[in-house]
Amino acid sequence: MSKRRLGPRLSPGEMEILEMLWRVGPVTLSKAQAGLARKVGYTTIQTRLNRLVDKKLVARSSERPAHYTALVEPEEVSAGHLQMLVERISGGSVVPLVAHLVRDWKLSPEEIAELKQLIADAERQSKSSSNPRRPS
Amino acid sequence: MSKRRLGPRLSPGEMEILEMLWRVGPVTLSKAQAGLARKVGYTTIQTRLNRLVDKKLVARSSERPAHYTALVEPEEVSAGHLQMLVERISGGSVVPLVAHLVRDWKLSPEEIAELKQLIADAERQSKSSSNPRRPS
DNA sequence: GCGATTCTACGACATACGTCGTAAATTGCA
DNA sequence: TGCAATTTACGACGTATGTCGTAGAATCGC
Repeated sequence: MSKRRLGPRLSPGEMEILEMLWRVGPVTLSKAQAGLARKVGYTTIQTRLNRLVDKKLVARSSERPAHYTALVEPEEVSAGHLQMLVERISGGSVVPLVAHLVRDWKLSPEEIAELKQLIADAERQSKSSSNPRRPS
Repeated sequence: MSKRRLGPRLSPGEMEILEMLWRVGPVTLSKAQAGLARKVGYTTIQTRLNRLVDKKLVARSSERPAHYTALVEPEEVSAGHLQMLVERISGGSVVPLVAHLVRDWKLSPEEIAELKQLIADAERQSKSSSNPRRPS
């Protein structure tokens, strides 16, 4: 259970901040400013972070130099994006999406071996367990 | 070659419109309004579509009932999203992402067969061709 | 204890966006 | 041709967002 439902999709600006928080972890304003790829004013990051706090997407600690922490997990957001991608690219099936991935990225022999293992596991799964698992 | 680079990432609102256009193809305002899942006023969709035209994300034909067409392809946008997902979930490798896909979605035996084929092809590719291919 | 440095709270602005209402321009008929 | 339905052009409004500047509160180092 758990995992709050994301109501509205996140905007590019919100993603920019959240990705930074996921990457560098809980941070103070100055660390946050430094963590952002782009340069923005100190109070800019302050305002944006506080607005995310208002939206409950980020938490702010009460310690003295306050620390900001993402309240949404990257997995949670990624799952939603993946869902959309599967529908858009694949029309519901994961195959076309995987096809894109293996065609557009170069894979090392190790990765190929891992992928084979993954598929094999999935196959075993689908045979034994009669219990499906999937979103949407 | 080709494929225009998307400067700023698309907002949820822009995605909503573009996804509709990708789904139903070139449309007039009334079709566009009908095509949207949500109900919004006729002039609302008009304004939003025209703003997308200003941004060169959508084209408007000059015929009488004007037709609006997406100027960005779903593949183009999806590729960008996939890129981000790979970095976020997988830290650069496609394997964790594929792992998510095969674990969270139920696969039919046919799909499993297709995936195996895909991997096999990728393997052959990597062996023969010394010419890698990949974004980023 | 006190000046310098760091944090914070706010408020201000411009631009972006979502939503429409009005009203004029076109078009499709009867 | 004349009227009704359809399309368009605009402009208006409220909220959201990105960017800061100021100034006061806290904290630190001496």
